[in-house]
Formats: sequence, structure tokens, C-alpha cells
Amino acid sequence: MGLRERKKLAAWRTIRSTALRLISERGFDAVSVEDIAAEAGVSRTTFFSYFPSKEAVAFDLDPEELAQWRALLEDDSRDAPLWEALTDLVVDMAKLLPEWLPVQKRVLEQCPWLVHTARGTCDSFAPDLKAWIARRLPDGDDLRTTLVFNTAMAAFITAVEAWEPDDSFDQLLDTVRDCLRWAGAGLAHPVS
Amino acid sequence: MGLRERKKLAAWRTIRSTALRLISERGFDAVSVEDIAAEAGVSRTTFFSYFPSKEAVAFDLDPEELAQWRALLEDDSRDAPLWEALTDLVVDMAKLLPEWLPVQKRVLEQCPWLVHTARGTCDSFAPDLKAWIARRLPDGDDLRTTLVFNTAMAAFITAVEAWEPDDSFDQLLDTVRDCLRWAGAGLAHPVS
DNA sequence: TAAGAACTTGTACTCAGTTCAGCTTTCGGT
DNA sequence: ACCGAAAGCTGAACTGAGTACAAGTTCTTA
Repeated sequence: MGLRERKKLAAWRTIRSTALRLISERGFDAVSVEDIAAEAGVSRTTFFSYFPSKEAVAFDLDPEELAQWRALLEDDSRDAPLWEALTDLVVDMAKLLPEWLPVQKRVLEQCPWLVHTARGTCDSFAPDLKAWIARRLPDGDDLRTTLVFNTAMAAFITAVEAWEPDDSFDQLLDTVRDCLRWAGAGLAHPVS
Repeated sequence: MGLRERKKLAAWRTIRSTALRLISERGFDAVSVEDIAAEAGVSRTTFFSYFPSKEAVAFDLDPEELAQWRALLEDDSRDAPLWEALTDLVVDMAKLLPEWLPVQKRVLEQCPWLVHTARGTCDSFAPDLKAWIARRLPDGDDLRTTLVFNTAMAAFITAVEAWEPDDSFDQLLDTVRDCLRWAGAGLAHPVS
């Protein structure tokens, strides 16, 4: 990794951690991009060359986590039936975020309307994850693929919504697994 | 209904229809709030007293549709099992929007990132719809309630995503019903 | 080590959204 | 019909997000 690339990653992380610190101190609205940039020692312009918006600085994934996440999607060794494999995949993805999720939850506690942005972060994986699902669906039904994807996301989000950042992370993983299992088994049936 | 109230509704509709016309002519980004307000014959300030944001003018529901929607939620006469009743409810809700949905879809075709806003419109019903679900769930499990809600929403959104505004509206309703049925039956099972 | 690519920065701009003080219109009671 | 209160409308002035761009700096590579 060349000097340029290392510097870039370092700058990314400086900006991000500075932003999270300020936001957790003062709240999202009370911190301007100007503040973050100044505190991080870069210009406003540079800030926007790293993050497309003020919201992104709070929710974008670290490039390394992102790479790990993509790696999970390309691992084709899961041979269980679709829904079980998907459940494992989602749990494995969640496992990569033990630092990230609590921070996001705390930001969202203060600014609930940012939920949309947080979901957007997940949505950036939609194409890849959909492709992953389509690969494992016998027929190439697009509607069915999308339904599986959206439902799995809904189950995941439900678990994250219910989880408090002070609870243990394992508890979240259990809930994620439960929600996916319930959704997969069919919500029209009584609880098993 | 007093004069004041009638005028207000009229102004709301003027602003809204003006906005939709301009947006469909030029695209969402190429229309400023200033343009909309001017064309609708009100001030910018007034615009923001009717709509909290530029996005809202494209996605907020007409007060009358909103009232009908709320009425559906309060109709307690459905006595089918939860998931069937919920399926019917969602279909009934969709039935109220034969004008609205095609317009929204066309706006979203041009500005896909507004999906978050569109979802937000649905989210404004979350509390009421969740209460509706909780009322019909035997035990008062919050997690389960949320899961049912989120999954139903996911199924609905899946159907809307798959629908093209040039397709017949009945086709959308069928797809909504199918998606809810599949999700309710359990996506882990093969297609029936 | 020099040419060129990639990155940073300040400046200047557009537009969304808020605040507020002053004006006009509607409403309810008399 | 009239008057005071309340609700609504407006323009002006402000903050802050996001973009465009030209000029300067730092890294890469041959």
C-alpha cells in the first residue's frame, strides 16, 4: 500500500472519528461540517471529497469493514438451503460490526429521522446481496428475489431496532437469528 | 367546514399540483422551492408552512386520503387471523392510492435516491399500524409486533418496486396480495 | 529528477430551511 | 354589523449543506 493510499485512509479515519466525537458530545444538529473539518485539520472542501454528505460521515462503513463485508458475499461455500444460508450470512455480516452498530444506535437515539440514512448504508449492498440470493434461487424470478431480500432486511432491521446499545452484542446476534428464523418460517403461523 | 379550512385545503392542493407538474416537466432537482411557490402564487415562507421540506411536497398524502387511511385502521371489524386480516388491510390501503402511486413511481424513476423519503411517508403510519397489529397479537410481544410490521411493509414495498406505473393498478394489487401471502407463508419454504 | 497524476485548499456560488416582525383575513361573540 | 383575538401570509435576513473551479501542493513513476 503506497504512501498516498495510507494517508488517505488515515485522513478518512481522522475525519470520521472527529465527527463521531463531536456528534456524540453535542448532537448531530449542533455540529456543522465546518466544525468537523476544522477540528480534523482539513478544509471543508476536503471533507466533501471524503464524504458525500454530513450524514455519510456518521454512517459510512470503514473501507476495511467494507472489504470484509464484500468478501463474505463472495464466499460461495455455503451450501445450506437458501434461507438458512441467508440467515448465517446476515449474522456473519452483523458480526463484523461490534464497534459500529452501538455508535450508530446512539446517534439514532438522538436523531431518529436519520434512520433513513442508516438504512441507506445497508441499501448500498442491495445489488450484491440480491445477486447472492438470485444465484441460490432455483428459478430466476426477480420478484421473489426482491421479496426475499427485502424480508431478510426487514428481519435484520427489526432486531437492530429492538436492541439497546448497552445490551451485549451477542444478544443482538441472537435476536437477528431469531427474527430471520421467524420470518423464514412464516409469520402467518403461530410462534414456535 | 369553515372558509378558513376550505381555503387551506385549496392552497395545499394548488401548491401540490403545481409542484408535481413542474417536477414532472423538469425533474425534481431542476425545480426549486422558489419556482414552485411563485408558480403556485404563494410565498416561499408559505410553502414551508404547508410542507416541511421540498421532498414532502412530492410525497405527502392529501389530507382526505390520509383521513380515509386512518379510518381503515380504526375499522375493527376484521376478525380473520392476523396475517390474513393484515393482508386485506394493506391491500385496502393500497386501493386508496390509484392516483398517488403512479405519480410517485414516476418521480422515483428519475430520482431513485428519494426512495428513502417515499418510505418515510409510509413510516408516518408505523405507530398506528403497529398498534393495530399489537391489538391482534395474543401476547404483547413488542419484538414480534415489530417484526410483523416490518415484514408486511417489506412485502408491500417489494410489490410496489416491481410494479411499473404503466401496468394496470389491479396488477399491483394482485402483486401486493401475493407478496404478503408468500411472506406470511414463510420464505424458507419452496414456492406454493 | 522531472513530468504528470492525485490530492488539498480558498473562494464564490446556489438553494433548502428557519426566524421574526408586521400585515391581512377570518372567526366568535356581542 | 362590529370588534378584538387568533390564524394565516409575506418579505427580509440569516445559517448551513453541497457544488464548481482554479491555483497550489504532494506523491508516483519512469
